[in-house]
Amino acid sequence: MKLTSKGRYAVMALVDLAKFNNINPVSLRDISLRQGISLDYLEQIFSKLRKKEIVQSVRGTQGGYVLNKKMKEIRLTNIFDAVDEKVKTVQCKKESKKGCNGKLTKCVTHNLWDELENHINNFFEQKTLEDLVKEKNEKRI
Amino acid sequence: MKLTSKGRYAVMALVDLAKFNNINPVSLRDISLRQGISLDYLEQIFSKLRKKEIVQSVRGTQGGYVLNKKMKEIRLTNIFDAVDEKVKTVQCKKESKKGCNGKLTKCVTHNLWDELENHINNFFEQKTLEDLVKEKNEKRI
DNA sequence: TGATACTTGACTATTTTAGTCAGGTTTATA
DNA sequence: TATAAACCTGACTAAAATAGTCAAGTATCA
Repeated sequence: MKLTSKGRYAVMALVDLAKFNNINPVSLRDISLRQGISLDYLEQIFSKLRKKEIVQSVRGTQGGYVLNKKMKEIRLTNIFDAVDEKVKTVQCKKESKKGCNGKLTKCVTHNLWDELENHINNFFEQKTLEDLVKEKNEKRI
Repeated sequence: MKLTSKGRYAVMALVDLAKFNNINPVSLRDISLRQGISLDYLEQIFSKLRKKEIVQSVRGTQGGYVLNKKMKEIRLTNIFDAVDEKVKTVQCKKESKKGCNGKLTKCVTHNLWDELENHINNFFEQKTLEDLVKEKNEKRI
């Protein structure tokens, strides 16, 4: 079980963006250099973040990206959702009427995975971008 | 982020084993049939469970596997650990002295992933095989 | 009008996963 | 003691997912 780097990068990039967001838009090039994430990959990620209205783009010279919401309104859930980072614990949900994979006996542990998903999603739901930026400042100063 | 089927199967198989553990050892063949998991794959999994002393094998005709501990002493942590199902959220832990990937700036979200890991591992630490078997009986009867 | 930066979509190498397969060894029991 | 059931091990592989790269734009500011 692991987090994909798309999800990790998205969070890293947004924390970076939030930190340098004060005056001008932040270019992906800068984020790429600071965070060590490929520019091309960042572009993919920000395209998705823009579609979900988490960030706004500013074109042209001196352009870049700006947060589209207040930091405390951006939850990890929103970020992960935007980049398709999902918590998947079980593969048998689609056939919900028949039970798991058509057999009722397969569901022995079904509730467990549900519980686990909720547990993790709770965590994501509670954390906002603000929490992350704050924490960083506290620790580094 | 998803759970691998090795981890899921290990838990499913152990719940099955716990249920039928009363008198005789349970053969992998039976578990395979009941849970719809390939026999060959089960053998791989049980080999690991045995090495970690979660189960004991009984050879020969009428042989099979037996739990090697009390149900309430088998935690999900133990099971996942045995089959190498790990919660990995971050890739930058090995170079702990230098920070993540050699750059301190990469750690922007490091604490977050640590927290998440702890959150998930807590869940695994609390749940025992007994909880799962109990829950199942309650729901089905 | 040129440089900068966003935008999009197709493509691909690598890695991981989820098994399969082959060839054992051990042991109970008929 | 022969044999079948069951464990045991390691190598192999197909398929899927991931983590990007690459190419060819378009928009906008200075």
